[in-house]
Amino acid sequence: MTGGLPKGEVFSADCPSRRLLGEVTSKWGVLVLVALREGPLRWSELLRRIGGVSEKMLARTLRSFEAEGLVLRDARPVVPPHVEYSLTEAGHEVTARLVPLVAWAEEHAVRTSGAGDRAHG
Amino acid sequence: MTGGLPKGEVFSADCPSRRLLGEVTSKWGVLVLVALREGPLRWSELLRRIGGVSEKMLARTLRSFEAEGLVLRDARPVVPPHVEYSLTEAGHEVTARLVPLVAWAEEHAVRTSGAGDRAHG
DNA sequence: CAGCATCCGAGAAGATACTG
DNA sequence: CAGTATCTTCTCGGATGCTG
Repeated sequence: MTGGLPKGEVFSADCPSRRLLGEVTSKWGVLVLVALREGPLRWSELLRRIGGVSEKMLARTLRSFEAEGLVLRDARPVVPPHVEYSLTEAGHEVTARLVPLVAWAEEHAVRTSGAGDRAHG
Repeated sequence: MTGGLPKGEVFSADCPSRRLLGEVTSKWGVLVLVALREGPLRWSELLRRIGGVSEKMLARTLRSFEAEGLVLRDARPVVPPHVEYSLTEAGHEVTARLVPLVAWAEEHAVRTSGAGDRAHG
């Protein structure tokens, strides 16, 4: 029994879901998806918003998401280039599942970063 | 506005939530947590269940989760060693948020793996 | 402004052998 | 059974420079 998972095939080393899961849970992947969930953003906006990301990693992340069908790239041929990235429907689906996780991490980071976690209450 | 996140501090490069998030979304981290959510498992059971994991990575993952307070290690001093790992309450919290994500990945892996959604190279 | 190519170091990750 | 120790390989990811 896998108890909630469709089949529990992620536990197989060669299951394709492993790769997909790895991409959306990658260091910059989650942040890109979460950043885009409120609406389309431009390249430079993403770069500023996601603290610490390099151009290389942002580009790599966006391109793989684009190939995966999670992110849509809208490049307009104006003379200062204008490119916007947005979530596809699939992108919104996965991001919706990502947000509670990120929220949890933000809430619990304070506990684990300090020393004592005294449970009272 | 962060739209749903507590503060959206994950976007700051030095936010402690980054590290925590990185651990629970790590390649083997998600699988360990999800595997444990149905109940305690022994070392060897985890090793078999999680296809492709090495002893080293399983040990490392388990130990960091233990330090993080997500996993509980119960070692009984019997002569063939018997050690069980289980989720703490915090572990169950985060795993509950992880499962929908894994389920999504399993469902979508089939589409993205072989499907002909690739225009033409 | 929006990207890509290249080089390079650090750490992740794997295989295997060994131990209590 | 449940790990640890060690060695090697490989990927991630940062810095930089170039292009349209």
